Amino acid sequence: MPVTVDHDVRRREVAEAVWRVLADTGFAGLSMRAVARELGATTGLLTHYFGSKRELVQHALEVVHERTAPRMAAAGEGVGGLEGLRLRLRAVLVEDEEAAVLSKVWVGFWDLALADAELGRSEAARYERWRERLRPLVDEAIDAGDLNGELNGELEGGRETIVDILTAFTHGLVVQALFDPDRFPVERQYAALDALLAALS
Amino acid sequence: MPVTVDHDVRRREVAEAVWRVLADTGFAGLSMRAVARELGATTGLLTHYFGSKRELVQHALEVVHERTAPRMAAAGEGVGGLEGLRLRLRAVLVEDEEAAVLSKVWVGFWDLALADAELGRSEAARYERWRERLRPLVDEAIDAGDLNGELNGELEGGRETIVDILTAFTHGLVVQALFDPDRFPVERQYAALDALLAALS
DNA sequence: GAGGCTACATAACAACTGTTGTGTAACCTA
DNA sequence: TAGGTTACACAACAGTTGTTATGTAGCCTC
Repeated sequence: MPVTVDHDVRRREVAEAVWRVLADTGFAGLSMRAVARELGATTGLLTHYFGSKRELVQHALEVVHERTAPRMAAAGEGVGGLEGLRLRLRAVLVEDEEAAVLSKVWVGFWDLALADAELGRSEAARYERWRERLRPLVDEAIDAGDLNGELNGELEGGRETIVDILTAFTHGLVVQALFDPDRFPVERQYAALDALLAALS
Repeated sequence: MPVTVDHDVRRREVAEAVWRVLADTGFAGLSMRAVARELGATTGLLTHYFGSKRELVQHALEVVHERTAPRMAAAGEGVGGLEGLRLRLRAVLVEDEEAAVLSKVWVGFWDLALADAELGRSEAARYERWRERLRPLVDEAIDAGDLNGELNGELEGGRETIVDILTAFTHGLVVQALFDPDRFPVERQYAALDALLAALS
């Protein structure tokens, strides 16, 4: 075997094998040997690039985050206000098979994250970052009069509440769409999002 | 040891031990021996009452369903329309520590349910039953003029879309509340729900 | 082209998994 | 009080887990 192997490329290949295993067995079926088999290799390869299983999984999640981030950023790039909001949230929904795999793995990850304090904190932080990115758009939409910032009589907390509603709704819809894809094709998810945004205006 | 042991009571005790293990290790850490240890017994007891691990887990989930059902039914009992809706949805939110444990386990269960076709179908069915119970209340609220049934210009699908929005929002909020309980105390969850219902009117 | 280093395969490790016996103390029936 | 049955503990099973140690084929450098 050649010394000519790009370390980073290999690590990424491994991460994608991890991803494929997760997609059809969940974390419950994730093992070193399963990943190795999926990769057409042995655990020797895995341990050569990763010190432990935890490290491996961590890297796999990072890789997917890297791969997701551009997709999310691209959605609604340069578009602000209500329309920007709509596009960003659409990007989180289950738009195609790839998005389904991705969301499926994240949802499965919650089992670990809820039992491990450290993972749980980082997941909470991820949520906060998501809300952070939506906040300016909500503000824009309110200022433009496209969203009602005084829901339920609240004057101050109204904007933050809208952010909470939007994120909660979106992820909740993703979960239902994963379990019942026939009932929730993309158009139906979009329709629900549109209806919610309309109601909030 | 006495022959005088109530079979059903023991099975329930076992189920609760399962529950306690799940609450702090998730499905990832659920093993026969962990349950036995939690119970202060050995795996011999477990196998005496359950044929397999799968059967054990299944029973544990049923038990919790039994324990949850009355709680849900009690919430908003006899109350219809918008207020009934509000009460039923509140009952699903993370109202106290017990509810947190309960939701935590269900969310963790999604890892298994998403990887196992049979479990996935039954989870989809559970969602459908939930929507089913909400539908008449939404209808009442619309007829009473407390909810706007023609969101987004939809005349026919409007009611069903409202149900989708409410269930998605509620579960999505539960997930965020589990990861960030400090940010989402009960009052804040209620406030978000109230704001959503207000927006939908 | 000899030595060394890289990239793995292979094998073995102890720990743990679900499951299946086997033993046995205590109760119930007769 | 004898015999049977129930409710487990205990032990052992084969399989799987993550991890570590050892081997070795190939390339790179000198």
